[in-house]
Amino acid sequence: MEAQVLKSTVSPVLRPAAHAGTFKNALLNALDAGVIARLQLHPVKFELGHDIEYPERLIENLYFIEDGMASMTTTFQDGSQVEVGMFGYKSVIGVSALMGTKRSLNRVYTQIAGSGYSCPVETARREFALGGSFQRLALGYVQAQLVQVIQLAGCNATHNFEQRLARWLLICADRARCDTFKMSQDFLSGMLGSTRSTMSITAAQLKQENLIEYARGTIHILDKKGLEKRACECYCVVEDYLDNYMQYDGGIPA
Amino acid sequence: MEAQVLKSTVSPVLRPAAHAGTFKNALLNALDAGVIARLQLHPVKFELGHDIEYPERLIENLYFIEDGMASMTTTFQDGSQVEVGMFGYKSVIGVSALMGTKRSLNRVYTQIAGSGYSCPVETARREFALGGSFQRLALGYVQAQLVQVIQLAGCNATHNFEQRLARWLLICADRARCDTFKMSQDFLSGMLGSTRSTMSITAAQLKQENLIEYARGTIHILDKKGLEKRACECYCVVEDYLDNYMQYDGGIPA
DNA sequence: CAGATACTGTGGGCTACCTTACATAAGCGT
DNA sequence: ACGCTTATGTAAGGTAGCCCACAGTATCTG
Repeated sequence: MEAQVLKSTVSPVLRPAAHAGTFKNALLNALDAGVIARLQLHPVKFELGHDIEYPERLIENLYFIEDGMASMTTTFQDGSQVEVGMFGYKSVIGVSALMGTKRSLNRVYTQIAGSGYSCPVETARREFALGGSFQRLALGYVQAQLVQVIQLAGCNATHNFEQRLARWLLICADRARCDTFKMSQDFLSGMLGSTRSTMSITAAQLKQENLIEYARGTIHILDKKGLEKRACECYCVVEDYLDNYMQYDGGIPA
Repeated sequence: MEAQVLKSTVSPVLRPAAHAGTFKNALLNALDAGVIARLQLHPVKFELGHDIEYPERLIENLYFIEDGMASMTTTFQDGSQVEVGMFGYKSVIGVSALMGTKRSLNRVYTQIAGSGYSCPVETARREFALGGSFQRLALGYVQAQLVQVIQLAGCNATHNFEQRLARWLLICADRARCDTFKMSQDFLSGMLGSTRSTMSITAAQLKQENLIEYARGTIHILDKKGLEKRACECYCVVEDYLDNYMQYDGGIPA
């Protein structure tokens, strides 16, 4: 499984610098045209199941998601994988490369197909070293990622499966700006560190109350407000931070 | 509960800059005399139970632990607290202030009394902005903290109480370089997101096999190797990274 | 269209863990 | 010495979730 440059499917006529302020990705959108121009963004497509990062593999690009969703997992010795992070249009993938890490530590892969932009890691490092808005933005996002994982660690230690499932569905919907995703119960139960049989029962409960519906690998959220009542507080804590950290922390320059 | 500057109990005759290379704290020890001098380190004592950081409170100092151990917890709406991080002589507390966060998000407090150094956050920010070895070190530590929490999130989702307890004891011993700590079963079970009755039974099992002993609020590790067999892999994963990330990531300049 | 595969439902037995409650004992202050 | 507080042992009863197995059905493939 080697590093693989994604083929662009977006017209190269798109000149990113000319579109500063109009990106779907929240971080790109917060950067001014000068920075955008220097980042050498290249449009990429994220195909379902594609490994964006893989343990031990060199990190060659940062990725800014515009559409779709990617999961980060940790792999245990027995081969089982558990989700430890979710990325969407408010995220940048690969910031650990800016922290000094050359090789990826966790697997990151596409859960919901979509598109975005890549940025060569050396380019990002140079821009980061300038100490300007890109650095501030990247560090702010690292902190946001830390906040999310911290909450997840506590959540996994205390909250039950139904709460965590509801939380997951809501976060997924937010990340991907989409209420329908293709994902089998088997797969999702594994992400949450549980089993298919538990998942089947719990999903049936949520379905019976018209909070979700699903069929053969497709899950559809019907009632977000209702799901929020079933989810643990972790959903709100994480989403609040992600939506507001730019304000909390002194603002990101326009 | 206001921000509180710790009273120094270490003789101020100690001139940190003159001691570069001889700190007990691994990070300070990796910095050269010039940086150390600029950091305006001030010796501090960490008393048992003292809040080093507290949610919403301004972060005024970074802290480098030399002896002792501190825990980071996340607090849920029902008031319960679960541990999400542990700090010791290989740690620096407060790096989130360098990520742009002004106020602490989690509680960090002394679990095992000890001492260390404080560094005014503005001083640290200035040094960080220089982009030299301090920045590299701080970023490397942020990444290390992320690695730890990621592993913890996965661990809490999958591993049972005995494994997690053994892991906790081993990590605590490493952080504090000490095999004996004052800590009630009640308290520790809460840190792990469990209950005292479960803790009592599990601790009794480990005691019966001469892996640990304890009495009225004091736990003593007897057999680290034996405990490692009971612990999940998470212990090794985290400690390996913490011991070696300086090498992995291209080294910290002497 | 037939067969293979993937996805979900369901049930029984089992274990880990929680909740609650009560008992014991060691350290503490006065 | 006495009572009070804190730390631990223990036990009964309940529940969430695991493991395993089998069944049913939708989708895919040739």
